[in-house]
Amino acid sequence: MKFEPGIVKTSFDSRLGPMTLAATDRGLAGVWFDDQRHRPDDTQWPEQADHPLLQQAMQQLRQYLAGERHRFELLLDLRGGTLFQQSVWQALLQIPSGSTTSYGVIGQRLGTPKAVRAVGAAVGRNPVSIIVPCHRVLGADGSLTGYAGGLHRKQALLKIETSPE
Amino acid sequence: MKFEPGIVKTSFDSRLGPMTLAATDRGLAGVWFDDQRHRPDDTQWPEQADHPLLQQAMQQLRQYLAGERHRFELLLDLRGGTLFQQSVWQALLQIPSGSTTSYGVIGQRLGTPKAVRAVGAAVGRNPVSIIVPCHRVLGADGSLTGYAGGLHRKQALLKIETSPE
DNA sequence: AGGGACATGTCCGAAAACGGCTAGTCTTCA
DNA sequence: TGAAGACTAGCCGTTTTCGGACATGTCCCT
Repeated sequence: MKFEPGIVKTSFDSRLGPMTLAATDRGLAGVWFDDQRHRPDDTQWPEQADHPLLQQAMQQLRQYLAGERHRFELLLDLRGGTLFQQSVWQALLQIPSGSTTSYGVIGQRLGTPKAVRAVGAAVGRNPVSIIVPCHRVLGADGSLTGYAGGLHRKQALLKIETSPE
Repeated sequence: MKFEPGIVKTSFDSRLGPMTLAATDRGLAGVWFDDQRHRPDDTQWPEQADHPLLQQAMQQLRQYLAGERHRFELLLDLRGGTLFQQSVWQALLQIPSGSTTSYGVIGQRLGTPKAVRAVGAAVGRNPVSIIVPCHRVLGADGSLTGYAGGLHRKQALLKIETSPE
């Protein structure tokens, strides 16, 4: 995954552990748990803690994790990744909060019903955790299959979304 | 070889055939014969015929090919290419007009005396023909070994440099 | 029920191929 | 003899190719 030079980042401690956010001039480009898999090398990215978009994202994430918010209102910049990956990430955004789907269903929706493993791989590379809800994808039999940030986090996120308010 | 987005180009007819020049905001980045090997895909680069640096380069090239100039005075941007390639191209710039050297000698100067074929490969990828004088490199026995623009051009260039004024 | 094969896009590492070479050896022909 | 060519085996950075591994699901066979 490639990111353009004009990217900036900031870090904060969430209820699920330390996270890092990144933004370009076109929108929010990344949300990662600091210990997750497939995290890009951000050592060269300049810190900019007071970036307005990063501030908003941080606040909305805190609200979401506290169960006080169900929808995000943020401009996203998902240009990184291949065409196929982008279509998968777009499909993820269609899954409403509180519900789930499966890798196969996504493959069907994209017109490549057999590219199931490819869908799995693409979901795992989602650069914007939580906000692009990759945690709402389960196995065809409803099993908790995998999550770049660790299965415990996937479970925690789903629990937040299905808890009574 | 990768070139940054801000690159512009222009073309002209030289005494040795049609050529294309390219420049970034840091300097002259490319000089190619239109039919040579290892030429980058420039179809996406915007034309800018009135670019001052390109104009100067064109003029100096014409003078050189007419035997009226022996040294170039142009800002070069040689950032493309690997570290090894860049060191080779820098070494090429050390060869004075009118004289020649060999692939082995360059390897020695770089501290890798056995990387002779690698030097050959790097010389062949020189992005700035003529001005970075890759044509001044011959085989260890003085033989005319190879040239991305064709051996006849290599010979023609050497003849220009050794002709009486 | 359970086991195996296969489909699919992408990434990553390893391995191999590829040169604008050279120095050494061997052959050939005056 | 000796000089010029043919052939060979190393040399090494870069590029290309190839083979698995994946956050799966379906089908077919026992």
